[in-house]
Order: sequence, then C-alpha cells, then structure tokens
Amino acid sequence: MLLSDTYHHKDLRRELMGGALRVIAIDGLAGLSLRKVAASAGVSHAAPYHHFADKAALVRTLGYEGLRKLDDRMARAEAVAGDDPGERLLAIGTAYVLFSAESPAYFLAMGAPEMREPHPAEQDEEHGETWERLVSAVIACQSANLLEPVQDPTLLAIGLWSLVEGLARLWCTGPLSGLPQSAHGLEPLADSIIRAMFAGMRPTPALPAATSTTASAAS
Amino acid sequence: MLLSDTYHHKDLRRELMGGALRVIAIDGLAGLSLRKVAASAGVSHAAPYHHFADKAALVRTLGYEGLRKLDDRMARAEAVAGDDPGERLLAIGTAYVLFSAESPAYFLAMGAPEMREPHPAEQDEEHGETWERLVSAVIACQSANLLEPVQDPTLLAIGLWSLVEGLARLWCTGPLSGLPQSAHGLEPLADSIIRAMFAGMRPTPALPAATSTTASAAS
DNA sequence: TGTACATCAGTGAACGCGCGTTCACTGATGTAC
DNA sequence: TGTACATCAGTGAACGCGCGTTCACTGATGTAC
Repeated sequence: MLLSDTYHHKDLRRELMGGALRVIAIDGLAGLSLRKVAASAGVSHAAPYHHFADKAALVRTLGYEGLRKLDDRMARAEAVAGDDPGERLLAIGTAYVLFSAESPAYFLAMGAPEMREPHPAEQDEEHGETWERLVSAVIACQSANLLEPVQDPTLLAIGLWSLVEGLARLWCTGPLSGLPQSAHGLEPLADSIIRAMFAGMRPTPALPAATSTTASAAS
Repeated sequence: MLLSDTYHHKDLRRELMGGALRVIAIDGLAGLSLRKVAASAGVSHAAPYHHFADKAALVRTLGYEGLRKLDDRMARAEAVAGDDPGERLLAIGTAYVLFSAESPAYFLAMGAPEMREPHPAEQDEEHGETWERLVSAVIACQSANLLEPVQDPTLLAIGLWSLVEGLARLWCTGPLSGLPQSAHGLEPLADSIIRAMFAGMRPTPALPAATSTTASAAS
C-alpha cells in the first residue's frame, strides 16, 4: 500500500486545525471531537497526539489563532480607513463583526471554555492588544472632539466591544430573525449601527455621513 | 427503607430544572448531563425521563423559562422606571444585563444550540415579545425627541440588543479583565455604558443625569 | 555515492469512562364501589 | 369506612456508543561516515 499521501504528512498540524474548523463550523463546539478532526484530515485518530497534547490544546491553539487573525483584520481595516479617527473607530468595529461572521468557527473557538486557562504562554495577552487598539481609537476620537471628551475612554471602549461582540453573537447564534443571511449583507448593517450609536455621542452635531446610513441598513 | 422523601416526589420536574441550573452554573453547558442532573436532584438517573422526553427537551424548557423570566424582569424594570421614555429604555437594557449576569445558567441555556428548534410549541415566539418591547421603547424615545427620529427604530433596537447581549456575554465569559467581579457591581457600569451610548444620540444636548455617570462607572 | 542508524510521524488495537436511553420492575397513590 | 384495582413515578440493571487517551509497532526520513 502506498502511504506517501498521508504518511509523514507535509504539515499535518495545519491540516488538523483546518479539519477542526470544518467540524466546528458544521457541528458546533459541542460536536467537536479529536476523532472527527482526525477523520476530517484523513488520518488515524491517534495521529493528532503527535501535534497537540490533548483536545484542549487544539481548541486553545485555534482560539489564539482566531484572536491573532481578528486583531490583524482590525489593524488592516484601521490602516485602510485613513486618518480620520471616527472612520478608524468605525473600521475597527466593523472589522470585528465581519471577521466573526465570516469565520464563525474561529469566533466560537475564541469564546470556548478552554480559553479561560491561558496555557500557550507565547501569546499570553492577545486580548490585551485588541483592547488597547480599541481604547486608543476611542481616545483619538475624543482628542479630535469626535467623542465626548468628558467620558471615560474605558467606558466607551467596553461599550464598543460589547456592541460588536453582541452583534456578532446575535448573527452567529441567530435568535433575531431580521438580520441578513450572509456575512456580506451584514457589513452595511454593522456599519450603520456602529455609526448610529457612536456618531451621536459627538458633541458637534454629526458627521455628514452619519444621517444618511438608514438607507444602507435597509439593503 | 423509607422512600417517601424521594419517592413520588412533590414536583420532581421543578427539582430537576433546579438541578440542571446548578450543574450548568458549575460545569457550563458542555458539562451538563442528565445523569448529573438526576444526581443533583437526589434521584436515579432514569427518573428524569418521566418528566422530559430527552436531554434536549430539558435544555429547551430551561431556555424558554429563561426567556420568559428575562422578559418579566424587563417589564418590571420598565414599569418601575416611570414615564420618561429615556429612563424606560435604560431600565430595559440594564435589566437585560443584570438578569444575565445574576443568572448565568439561564443565560447559557437561552443561548444553547437546542434553542434553534422551537419544539415546545406553547411559547413559540418569546424572543418576539422582548424584541417588540425594545422597538416600542426606541420609538417612544424618538417620539419624545430623545432619540434621533430620522433613524430606523429597528436599527437602533438591534444596536441596543447587541450592546446588552455583548456586555452580558463579556461579563459571563469574562475575557475582559477590567469588569467588576459581582453582578451587583455590574449595575452602575451597565447603566453608564447604555446611557453613554444612547444618551448621546439625542438631538437635544443631554439629560441632566447623562454627564454625571462617569463617577459611578469607576465604583 | 552507499550504508548504518537514530529519529520522527504515522498506524491500529485496546483501555476505561461517562453518557443517553430503554426496560421490566415495584412501591405509592388515588378512586370506584 | 374498607377493599380492589388502575395508574403513576420511582428504581436499578443493562444496552451500545463515541469519546479521550495510551501503547507497542513500523515505515519513512535525514544524517554521519
């Protein structure tokens, strides 16, 4: 029997992570098992133990990778958004929602119970990076007088994080029937909601773009 | 052996639900099993089948009860808040966060995968009631010129729901280290955040109370 | 370039466990007469 | 009030299953000489 296809795999670790994401996307976190993952990667069910200490380690690896990808995505969106602090804040928030909606498996892994213990010491404070990105964006808006400077930036950052986390969660879990079906359709909605809830906090009347967003929400 | 304590139980169904909530609170949804529930109610592991068709039915019962309790809590908070539409909206949102934080087991059950199929036909659209409560509160605020009347009320309602859902989720799952430890301590924070994110959308400057909330957030 | 050998990354059999669910049973309860 | 009986809500044994994990193994790979 020719084994070369599966034997001494090129990067089975990577393949296993892909398989796990596939399994989570279909069966949810509750339906994830190492045996399914191994099968999905076309490999015997003992093989994963050469790449992950146990099931929890696999989930944590996925979760931390998700956090890194999420932060990358936000960083990229922020860079593309240009110099206006308001647009940067909006870009960050929308990126959070879109990444979660497009990659529900990563989103679920990031929120998995296994993520409570921060075993992989390498990326100890990945949440911390994202958190500081948010706070910085809020402070920049306050400095530019786009957000009420009197407010505690921490408070506003928690608010923004809650908003995008909740929107992503509602879309993925889906108890609200009015939300768009596709992740792509979610983009204008997320944009409008964040705009509506943050634009108004500005002491100056409103951004030119802020009042014209209702139409895009209906699309 | 005297069986009268457990045999022909007064209301074992109720007791089982209590046991399930206890198990979820400790082990999470992933750690919930009918056998643990039975043990927690002090009963043999086959007993639950006289009260629930299967495990999913138990979870759904818990989830729908949670939805009803949540809506009750919001209704009560709204009534207590008085006539001001802004205060009513704030009360509703805070009630959502507080109920979730005080009853994480219900919160988890409400979001369980089993809730996707709406088997118990009795309370088919419990989410619908809560949703309409939110939209009504938003519209009332717009009518009273406390929220921008141009905005789509649906959009604002999704925003509010996302905000409180996300805040509750962040507190329960706890990736943010800065949040208060106790559900009680969460109240002023939730109040401040919702106030900050909604008060600012009003076309009129601000409520008297809106700018003095930063202090309470620090407590 | 060829050979010997250590290392690596798979295999498949096997383990024990907790689980959901079923089943025949039995003791308690409520009701008809 | 007392007795016969149907119904109800428990019990405990048993089932099969999928799971995480371990283990001895073996074939492939890379390296030293």
